[in-house]
Amino acid sequence: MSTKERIVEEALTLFSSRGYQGTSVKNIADAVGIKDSSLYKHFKSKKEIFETIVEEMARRMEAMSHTFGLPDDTTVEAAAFAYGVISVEELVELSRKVFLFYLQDPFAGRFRRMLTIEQYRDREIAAVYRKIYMEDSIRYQTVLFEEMIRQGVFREADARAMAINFYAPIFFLLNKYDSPECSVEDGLEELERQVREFARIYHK
Amino acid sequence: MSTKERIVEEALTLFSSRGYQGTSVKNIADAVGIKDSSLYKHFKSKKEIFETIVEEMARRMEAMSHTFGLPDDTTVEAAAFAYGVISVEELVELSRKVFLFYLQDPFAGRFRRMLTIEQYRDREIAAVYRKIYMEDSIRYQTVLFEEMIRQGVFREADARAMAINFYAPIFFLLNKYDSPECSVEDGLEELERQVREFARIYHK
DNA sequence: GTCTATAGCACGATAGAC
DNA sequence: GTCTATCGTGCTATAGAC
Repeated sequence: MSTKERIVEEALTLFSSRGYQGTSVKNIADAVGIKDSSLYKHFKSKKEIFETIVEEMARRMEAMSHTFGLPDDTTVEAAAFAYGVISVEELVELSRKVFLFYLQDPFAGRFRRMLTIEQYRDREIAAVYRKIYMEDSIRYQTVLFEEMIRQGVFREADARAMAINFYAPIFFLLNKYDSPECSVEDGLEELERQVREFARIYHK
Repeated sequence: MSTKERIVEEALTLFSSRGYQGTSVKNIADAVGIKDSSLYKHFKSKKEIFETIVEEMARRMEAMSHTFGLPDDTTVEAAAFAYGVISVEELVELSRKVFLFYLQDPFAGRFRRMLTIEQYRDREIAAVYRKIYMEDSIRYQTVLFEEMIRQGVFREADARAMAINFYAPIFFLLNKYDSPECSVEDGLEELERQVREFARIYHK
């Protein structure tokens, strides 16, 4: 890993626990194992490191959506129709994937914490936070459930309300089991219970 | 309002948007309209201001739980039984109260933002955050729904799963409509839709 | 209980040697 | 691309006049 990559890596770790303002350039340099002045050969300012992290996450999100087979903004409808019939088991698996990705993925987990911390000091950051963890998620799940209703897996219902009923517990448990004090296994167990209750409620 | 109270007030505003580390003692003093050195006649350190805010919130939470008729830790079961039969309309009203309190109450709204920002830098803060917005809420709602099932308002179901299905959307919408960019009315409307869908699902 | 002044330190960032 | 040295600033906190 290049020094530049290591700076981004260590900066993300520090930003995600102590915040942007709570992290000094020297903290980052110490973590990397170089002097703070050397860091300025790779980035022209502290802010540029932050911006690089946001860009890096955007790149990884796009890559991940391909791996998951998740649709991006423009093809969301097409992708839902490409699923074929989605079983309850596949829904459980999807919720696990989303939960573990946002909680534990080495980059995504820290990135989510960082945005959670920084959202109130900057409107642009708040917009990115809401887009990723709220609007995009709900929009995607809404299309998914519209398709599952069409397929006859679920009975007729308000797909957007369903999406919130499906995703809100994931979001809630994500925030609850975010602490090192909580075991991820407990979180996964509670998540699965909620998804099965959800499926039971809407099953045709 | 005394100078000491005004310091707490302005500090909370700043901590809740820029974070503890992002707020200097001078920022607080400027907002109050005194010199930073004068502030040390009221508090011996910046940290003491933070701690005073946390104590003040604990006091207000207790007062508010009496106003709402919400039970505290020790009398949670007794209080649920004191409700009498709870209608769906009363449930809608309860969700509105909780939502608006945590979102808009002049103190509670800023306090929640502050804890959201500061939760990852300190385990003790994280524990307070989880207790208030997760554990206590879910525990209280679980007892509430156990009682509503007993009363025959809702059909037999896992009361804890119900509590999460009721509260997670409140928590999600709270975080979504936290931004000045979003209208509170839209949030309340979306909340009511979710609560009515919830009631429809579990209604006997 | 407010002020001025300042101690003592950490901050982000730059200059220049190697 | 790393280092040492340093600039100018802002930080928490204290001392002491009024």
